[in-house]
Amino acid sequence: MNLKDLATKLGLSPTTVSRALNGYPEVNEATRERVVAAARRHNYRPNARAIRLATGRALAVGHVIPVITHNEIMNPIFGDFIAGSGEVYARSGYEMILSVVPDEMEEATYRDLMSRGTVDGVIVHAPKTDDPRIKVLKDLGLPFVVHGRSTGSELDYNWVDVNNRRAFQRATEFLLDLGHRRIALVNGRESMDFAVRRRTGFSDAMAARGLEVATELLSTTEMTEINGYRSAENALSQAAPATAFLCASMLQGMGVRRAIQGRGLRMGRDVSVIIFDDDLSYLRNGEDLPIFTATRSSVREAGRLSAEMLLGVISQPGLPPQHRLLEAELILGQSTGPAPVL
Amino acid sequence: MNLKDLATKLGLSPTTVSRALNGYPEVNEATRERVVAAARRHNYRPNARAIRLATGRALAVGHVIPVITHNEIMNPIFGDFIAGSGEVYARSGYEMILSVVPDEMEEATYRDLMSRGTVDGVIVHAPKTDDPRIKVLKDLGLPFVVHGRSTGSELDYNWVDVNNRRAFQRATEFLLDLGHRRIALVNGRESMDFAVRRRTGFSDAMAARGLEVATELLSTTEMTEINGYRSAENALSQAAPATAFLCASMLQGMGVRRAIQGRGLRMGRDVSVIIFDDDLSYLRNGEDLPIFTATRSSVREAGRLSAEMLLGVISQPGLPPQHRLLEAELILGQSTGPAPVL
DNA sequence: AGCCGCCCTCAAAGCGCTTTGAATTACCCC
DNA sequence: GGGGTAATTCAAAGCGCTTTGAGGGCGGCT
Repeated sequence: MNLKDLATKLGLSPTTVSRALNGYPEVNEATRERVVAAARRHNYRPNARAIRLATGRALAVGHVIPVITHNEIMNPIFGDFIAGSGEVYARSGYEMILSVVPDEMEEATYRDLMSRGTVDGVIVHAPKTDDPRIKVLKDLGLPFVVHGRSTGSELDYNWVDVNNRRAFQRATEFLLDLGHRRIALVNGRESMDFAVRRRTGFSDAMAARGLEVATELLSTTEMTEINGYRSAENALSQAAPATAFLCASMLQGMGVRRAIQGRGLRMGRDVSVIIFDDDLSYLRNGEDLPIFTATRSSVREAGRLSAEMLLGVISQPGLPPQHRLLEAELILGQSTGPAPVL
Repeated sequence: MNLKDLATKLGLSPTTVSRALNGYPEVNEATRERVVAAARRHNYRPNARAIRLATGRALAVGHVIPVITHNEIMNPIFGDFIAGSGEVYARSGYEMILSVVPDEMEEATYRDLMSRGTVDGVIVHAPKTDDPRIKVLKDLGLPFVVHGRSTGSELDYNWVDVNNRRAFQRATEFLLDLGHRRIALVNGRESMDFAVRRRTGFSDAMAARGLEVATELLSTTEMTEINGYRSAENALSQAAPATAFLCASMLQGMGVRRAIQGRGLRMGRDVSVIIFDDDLSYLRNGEDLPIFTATRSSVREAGRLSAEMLLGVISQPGLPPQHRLLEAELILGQSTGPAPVL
């Protein structure tokens, strides 16, 4: 059942039927009702392929997921981000297209999506410092929103980001206020822009109190449980061991906790831990009571906001670059307490 | 730059250019080379929207992700599955379309994807016992592959699944051989079909040795770390506590480990743990040496196989239902040992 | 009455490709 | 040289929708 058939059945022209269904004003209300009723009765759905060709719009948005083929890391926040943005697309009649491509193919993928007319815009994930993708997309003229930011890019672009620097600064200050001086930072890989910002927040807070950052207490690795464990093992075995940890993710925090407990210490009393909590649906920080003290910002919400922003810039091409900086909330859990007195 | 422009530039008809680029035989080799060269030079990419309309194919595959709006659980295996299937689509020139929809909208989404011609087929995720989606898709005539199986559906359909029953049976036997008798099963929600199969494997192995399953040692919950912890706390505080655990996921296993260590017990000596390891990229079971003894099957590989199967049934509509049953390997880690002598 | 303007409807062109069926050319063999 | 065949190329008709520009009908105004 296509538009033509439906029009024939109704004794109307395809033009009128199309207009009636798409809410154009120049159609008699009585006619419109008749058309709508018939469309429902015959279970008519316009062919998306035809609409796309006729309108020249893809009605689709691309998410290009780089996969480092070598060690095949798939970012764990990805699922929740997708869930958030997916909601928005569903509401707006857009399709979400996922391209999983090896790192080095990403630029080519953008060109392809653009010139073949597969998408109307893209979301850029996991930006690096001075990320080359931004220039590529600008040059292509393909609307895009970056989830995160890219320090060093002199271009202005649309982004949605958490105030990572501030979050880690506040968390550090909180630990300092509790008397901690030996604070370990368990960071993500610093090729990721957000990791750099987090370290900056940490250093700034330390510097503001005239404290040195102890390099032996810093680690920047893939954000896994094991790496959290290892970093903590290292930091706890120093001559002057860490009394507090600042972790970039829940998983790392879990690894740190394991190391603490493995040494017969108690988290929240002997050693304090603060994590960054992306509020992932399958990695909840407790239920009623938070387990970890955390700076929290929902990545799902970030997905929603990014999608909304992207649809906005797609529909209004002239818009100046949009920015949305989210503040993480600092929530108190059971994993922090005053620094132990020596 | 579209086909017509390119044809004009070459002094050829669009027909010939199209055929030259698509590798049809009825075109002179010299001409083809000329066309291909010009296409490359002018950076020509055929418009995907037009191809789709002209061919009547969507060149896209749908993944419908049900999201229980209430507690918003997004399955953690999802990212890796997508990564696997995405690779295959990329190779084959297919798009992957993700629809994140509330549970109750799923059927409507299938109808929509089908009748609007948005996709050529779909992957069904997280099948439940006697899953209604299977009948819906059969009736619609939309090609599909189920990741998992649905007990109770009398229909035959395409699926890719792990032999969950066998995996848990083997794991249970392994524990029994080590002398364990009080074995706790930390399962996923039994509304999920795979969870039922896992329990069956467990019960069968127990029954084969004439052992009763202790209901106080069974739990079926969302597969999170916290739930693993709670289940273990419960199982360890019984009058006759569990000496071994069988966990449906890595996260649950981590929770169990925490409960064990929290009681001053040592995993692998005082209490044994076996997990089901989906081989997720950000939840690796150790690096060189596995931490947990595990039944392992890569969900990423399952994604690849499902995608390949789906593309197969799309291109050959007459095919009888395809099945692919993967065996999980039992890998030995540091988390299991002989049952402690009382 | 006549004319204008409004409301509604329609025919037809077009989106950029594929594909059918026909046309042209080249070639071969008797 | 003619007829047949094979090798190339092309014109044109879709695919199913949107959208432009035009047309028909009708009431209101002068």
